[in-house]
Amino acid sequence: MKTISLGKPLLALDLTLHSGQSFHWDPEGDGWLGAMGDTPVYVEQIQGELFVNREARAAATSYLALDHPLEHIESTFPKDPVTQEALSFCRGMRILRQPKWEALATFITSSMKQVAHIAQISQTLRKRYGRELFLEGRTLYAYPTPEALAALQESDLRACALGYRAAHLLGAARLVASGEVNLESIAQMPDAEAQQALRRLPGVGEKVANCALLFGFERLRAFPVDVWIERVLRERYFPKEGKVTATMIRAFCAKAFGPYGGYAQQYLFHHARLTWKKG
DNA sequence: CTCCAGGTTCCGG
DNA sequence: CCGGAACATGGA
Repeated sequence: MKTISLGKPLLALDLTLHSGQSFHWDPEGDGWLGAMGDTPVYVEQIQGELFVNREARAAATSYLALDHPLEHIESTFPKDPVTQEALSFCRGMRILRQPKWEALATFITSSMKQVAHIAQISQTLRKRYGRELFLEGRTLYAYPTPEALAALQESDLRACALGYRAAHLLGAARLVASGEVNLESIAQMPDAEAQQALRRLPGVGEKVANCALLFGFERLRAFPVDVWIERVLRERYFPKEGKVTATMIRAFCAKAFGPYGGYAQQYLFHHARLTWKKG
């Protein structure tokens, strides 16, 4: 594989590609093979130096968010022991800049699913309905467009093991494909307004909307609260006794984690998911 | 076998 | 605003 160097950015590549943001990266040689939007990419990191196939330079710089001032971002995290523990575990992890529809759609399919199964759904959808991409004899697949999915029947998607999520994904695809919901317009809105606009789509509640905003719309303050984050918050940030409501959690997260709350959230999520011990 | 997973939606208090 | 139930599927 012929590659070019992208220098030595602060980046934990392997961690970043397997932190539950994207779900389609396959091991290949010393690196990874996958699609960044419509660009087929091989990416590897050797002793801190980042390499990609030549045609992927621009796509990789954007997708890996090498323009995020990561050292500064990590310095804005709160100094409490829980966040700092997650930081030392995940240092160098970046929030990927994924295509808007891809981020939104993959998280519509994520509800009540383990990461491994979200990956399986993503791969099936890509192979059956995504555009073929070629890289040195390998075939990769882009995430299917809203138009491609909008043309299907719910039964087609159920056949991809989406279960009840099939109707959600199909409904969302049709609203986006028809132009009734315009993701580029949403990208121009302030955070709160953008969240409300996304929640007009079926299968998009507060959590999925925040995932889409964080991973696809460059809203680095968006703070998705899933079962893992809620577990950490309840165990480590709130007193054991007493009720903790969703409203309280929302208010706390908006205040406590700063302008890059979404980054802190992703570090907390990944750390919790990989180190949590029962009991 | 049971339990749970990067939730959303709908319905009564 | 809050809690509960239904919703599919597969890995642990």
